Amino acid sequence: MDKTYRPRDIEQAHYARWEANGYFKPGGHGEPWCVVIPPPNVTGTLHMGHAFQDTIMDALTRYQRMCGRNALWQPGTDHAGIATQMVVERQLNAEGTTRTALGREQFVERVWKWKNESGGQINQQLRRLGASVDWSRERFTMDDDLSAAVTKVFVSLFDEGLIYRGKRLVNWDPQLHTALSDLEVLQEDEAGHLWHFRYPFADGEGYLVVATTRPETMLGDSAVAVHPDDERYRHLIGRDLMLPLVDRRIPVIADDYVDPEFGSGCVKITPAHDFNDYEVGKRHDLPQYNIFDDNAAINDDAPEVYRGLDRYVARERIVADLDALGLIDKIDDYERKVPRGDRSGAVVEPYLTNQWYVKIKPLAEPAIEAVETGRIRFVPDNWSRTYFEWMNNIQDWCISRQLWWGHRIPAWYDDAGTIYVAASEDDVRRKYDLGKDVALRQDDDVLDTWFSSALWPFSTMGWPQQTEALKAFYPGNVLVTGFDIIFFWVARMIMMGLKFAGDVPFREVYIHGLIRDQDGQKMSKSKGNVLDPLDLIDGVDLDTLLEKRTRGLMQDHLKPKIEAATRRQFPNGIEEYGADALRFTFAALATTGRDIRFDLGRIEGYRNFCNKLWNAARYVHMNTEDVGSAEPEFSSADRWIRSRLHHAAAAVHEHFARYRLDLAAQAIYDFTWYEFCDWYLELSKPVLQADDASAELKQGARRTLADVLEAVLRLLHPIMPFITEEIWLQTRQRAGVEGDTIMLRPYPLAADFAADEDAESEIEWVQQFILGIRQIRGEMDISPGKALPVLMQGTTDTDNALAERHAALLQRVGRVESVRALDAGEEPPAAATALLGDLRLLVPMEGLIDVDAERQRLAKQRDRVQADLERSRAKLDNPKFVNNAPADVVTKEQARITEFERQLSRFAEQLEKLDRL
RNA sequence: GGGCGAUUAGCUCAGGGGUAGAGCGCCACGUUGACAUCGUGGAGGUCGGUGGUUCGAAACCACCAUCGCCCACCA
Repeated sequence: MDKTYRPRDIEQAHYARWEANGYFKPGGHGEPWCVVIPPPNVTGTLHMGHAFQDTIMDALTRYQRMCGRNALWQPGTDHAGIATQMVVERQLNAEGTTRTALGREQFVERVWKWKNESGGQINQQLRRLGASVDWSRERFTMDDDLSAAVTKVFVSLFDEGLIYRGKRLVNWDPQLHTALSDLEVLQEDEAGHLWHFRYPFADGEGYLVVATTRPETMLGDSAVAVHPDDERYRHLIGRDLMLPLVDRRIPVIADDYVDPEFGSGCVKITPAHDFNDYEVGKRHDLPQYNIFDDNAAINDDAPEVYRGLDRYVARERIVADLDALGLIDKIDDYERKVPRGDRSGAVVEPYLTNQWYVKIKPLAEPAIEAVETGRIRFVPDNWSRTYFEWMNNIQDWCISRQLWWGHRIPAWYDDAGTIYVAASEDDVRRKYDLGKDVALRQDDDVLDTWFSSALWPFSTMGWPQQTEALKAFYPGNVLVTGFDIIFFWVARMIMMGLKFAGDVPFREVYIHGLIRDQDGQKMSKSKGNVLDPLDLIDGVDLDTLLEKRTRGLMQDHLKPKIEAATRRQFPNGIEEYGADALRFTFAALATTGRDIRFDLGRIEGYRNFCNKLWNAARYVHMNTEDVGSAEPEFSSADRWIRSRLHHAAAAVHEHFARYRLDLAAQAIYDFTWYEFCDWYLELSKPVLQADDASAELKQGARRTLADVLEAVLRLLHPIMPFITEEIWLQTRQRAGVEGDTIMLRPYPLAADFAADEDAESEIEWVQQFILGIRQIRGEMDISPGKALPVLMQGTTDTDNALAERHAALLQRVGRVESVRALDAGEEPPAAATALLGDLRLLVPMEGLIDVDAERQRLAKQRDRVQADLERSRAKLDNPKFVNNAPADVVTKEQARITEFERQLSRFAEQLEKLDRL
């Protein structure tokens, strides 16, 4: 092995071999285990959120696979209707043509071409991350069989009356010219105005003042509403107003919806352009005046002067015209929610159109019950409340989109507009018994992308065919996703799964946090704080990073700021950390239910951990080259590290079971660094490097080194697949294990390594001894190379036995020259002191040690113990404590007092001795 | 308006009714044949505030403060 760990030398080759050998496929044995990837947009590239999520899924999958499960991680991509159509349309525009010029058929062909040539970049990036998805099962939401599943679900919901078509107000994106579901609309606070207009009464006497944030919609007003109990206006209910500029008579109506406290207490009602007004209009049977066209410009039903004007141009004109008529009461500044499309960013318009809807309540009810009864469990549990909150107030789902890229709705119309729904035109004719003479036209709309995503857990398994995969891997065990997607996807999968696949789609939903930057900011292009996971793996120089962060910025003026911030944070670009360090960082940060600040300090620390492991392996290899034929004899240290590994493995299994990858990572890290490297490797040296150690003991140490290293690699593999594979391949013979890859080796069980209380307490004694001496050395500024003589005062038989048995360890690891117990009656010399229970370790001074410094050091330690003692005494002096606390707590407290008192008297003796010098 | 969460060392975060933890950073020392991407030692916190429950609260409860997120139709 090279002296230094270099991730780029090892990662890609191992992945290629794993993939070529089919190691990612379910092994076919053991209980099935399955997780489906949340299919990334086919247009997408890997961002930090993906990398985080995929690391979690990969760690879980590798863990389950090594635990002997028939494990499947199902990959694939989403056709992402709007996003993909936008990408290709942009290309067409750059070529000087348009989607409409091309026509539907050619455009769709063009998108397929783009998909086949440029789509799915993210799959290559997933490989760099080490994702052990079964590529042979890769699916795309518009594959033939998945599309067939979509059609089948649509037809069957329609036949059951759960899908209907209706003319209603929808969220209309006037830029993309499509309807959007409620979830795809983001409400943002934006500064605006509240205009107060005077609407004169039709009989010419007086006026009412109405307040609005959208003056242009007044062209579509069909009433003014007041609260029925509002004394100011009660007597005016039923009278008519004359709508200015339009000259339409509109009534004053009474409705509870009006808040008398707000504005003037009079609300203009525009049923065709506001969701509330739409409801009010229905209640009062008001006419709906649509004043917009598809672009949200004024249409031809409005007064001529405004026709063709964009909504905002019209707004200005209308305000000016009302002003000229003296009909403006006042204009206040006002902050209002502005609805914007999540893809286009355009202000969404409530707009009357024909759309397809899913009647959702009948589907929601069983889905709510599935979580209530625990058939599906959220991890952490509090997300179930968010889920219930939404599901209990769920609205019918608008599933039609006026796009060309997607699953075309399987509905046909005859010339009379009758709707026929079946899988194909032929099916329609058969099903509805229509002759060849009946002309049929297919609906132009496609389905919301999330409609097909909702079927993902079973459509990828071959549904509606009852495939082996469906039987084995549905329901999946867990879904791993972010909270932002609970409504979009999780809820809908649960509804569709229960309806069509006969069971919940997964048993548990692991919700992870959002990756933010080091300051807690969301990562976004416009903020210029985006980190590319690939840059963390491979490293990137400053110029490239600057270029990436400023290329294609929507707002050019942000560029200098982003550049400056980037230069400040990454003066030398980003170092190469490797996929394993990145993955370990994600795992270590994967605390549930909390956003995560991505801190470069962490990834650097974990890259160093890789290096530590690498070098520990080098040491092990160096010492296990010639494996002799001797029977191994295991020393206390050997048995100690095995026992520690027993506990570590048990802890890791517990943490995985609770999805606490952070704790699992921490447990392995601690064991590897602080027990295996810091202690065991050091404790093995005196044996392996001593001429007088027996061949059997040496063999015991060699075997232990190899066994423990090999097990650590397996423990670590789900989180760090590459480095563990690399080292493991070079370790396997030394550890006497078979296999072509660590991936398919069993995960270590606690039972594989014996717990050994005796060895643990023995080695703990050795550790305390050495730590005591190190502390003296460190604080007394004694050179680390100087071997110290140590005298023991107040030894028990055990102490004497341990000191003798482990003399070599104490000498070598503790840099101790000699260890000797004081004889009975022997006067201890002036010395620096460390306490080891009852035992005192004395390091004679003889010019080594500064008396005053030692006095101060001991006094400090004494004061600490004194403080502890006083706290304990106060407790025990309190009869309530003694009477009420559990007996073992009281006993423990008493024991502590005894111990503190003993230590204090030791300190006192030593200090007194120093004083006499 | 409804819901959820956070507040612990300089920074990023674990923990959890009985002794306050890690990484990074900081200080000192160090080329001991795995590792300076390292080793050894050290400094550093009245666990946001106030009340309550309890023998005992940083932890449980209530309220408050600050910050954040999600949902919702006040024109």
